[in-house]
Amino acid sequence: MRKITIGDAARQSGVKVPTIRYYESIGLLAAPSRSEGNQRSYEPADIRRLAFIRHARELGFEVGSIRTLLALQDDPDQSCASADAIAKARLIEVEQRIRSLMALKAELEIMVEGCGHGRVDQCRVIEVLADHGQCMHPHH
Amino acid sequence: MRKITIGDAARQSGVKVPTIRYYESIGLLAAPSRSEGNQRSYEPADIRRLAFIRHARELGFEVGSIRTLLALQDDPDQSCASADAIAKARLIEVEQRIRSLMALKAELEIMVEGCGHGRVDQCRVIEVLADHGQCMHPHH
DNA sequence: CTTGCACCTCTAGTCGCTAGAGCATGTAGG
DNA sequence: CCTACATGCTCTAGCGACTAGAGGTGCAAG
Repeated sequence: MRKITIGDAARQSGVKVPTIRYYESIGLLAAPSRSEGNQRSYEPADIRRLAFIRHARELGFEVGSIRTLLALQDDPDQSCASADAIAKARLIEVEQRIRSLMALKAELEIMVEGCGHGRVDQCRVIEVLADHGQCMHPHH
Repeated sequence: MRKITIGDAARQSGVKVPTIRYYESIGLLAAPSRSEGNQRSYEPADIRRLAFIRHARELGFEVGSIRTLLALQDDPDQSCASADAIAKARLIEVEQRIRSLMALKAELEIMVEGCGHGRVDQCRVIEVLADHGQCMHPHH
């Protein structure tokens, strides 16, 4: 019960084994203590930290931002203004990405609908790609 | 007028100079003829190909798919079934990505709204990240 | 005691570029 | 013709965030 191996840590946190080692190598996760046979031995706090990282990565935060968020978490007396700023910036990114993907979706739909399933020289997919003037959505 | 330099090709196609050389190196664009002084000299057809590539990249197609699409374009007698399949697959990807980004957006909004602008230990941003159980959107 | 999985380190590869070093070439003005 | 200076050339290395593989060690069950 005492010793959490890297495999258990992976199962409990949802972060893959090589990724855990990678996070250690870039200093996102502190190097844990080692067993007699040089195997990593994690504490419950490490698992929580890994879960935090994983969730943040799933939300699309980059490692630099996560580093800041973790530093804030480690010092709960601090103002959460930075955390708020990071989350807000990410929100704006996500909103922009959604908008651009919607435009893209519309363009792809036109392409797919316009495909007559015949020969390439009548195919709207190729045609739209070849001539951007035919693209009605000025997303780029 | 005859010789299009790589710089002109870049300006006309919207693909950056180093990127053009990169596309040549991976075989996406054929190596053009060279001037006396070993400088690349492009034809209008190359510019069209670069514009095609650029548009496809903007639509998020990966290089492997673009290779297939270009091969199809080069042989207009072929059935456009593959082009259709590639575009459809990309459309499904985009739709999934939009769905997941919408869930993500909702989660980020909760985080940002819940931030009391006080100390970190009351901040919902950090809290939600630390405990995925508090995340109401089962997007992952 | 042996089998076999989990763990270790280290290097290299992925994708689609981008940046930089250190040269050669092409062009416009004086 | 000479000089600047932009643009071109090749080559190597770096980015982010992992992922894969080689080649070796640790450990628990049968």
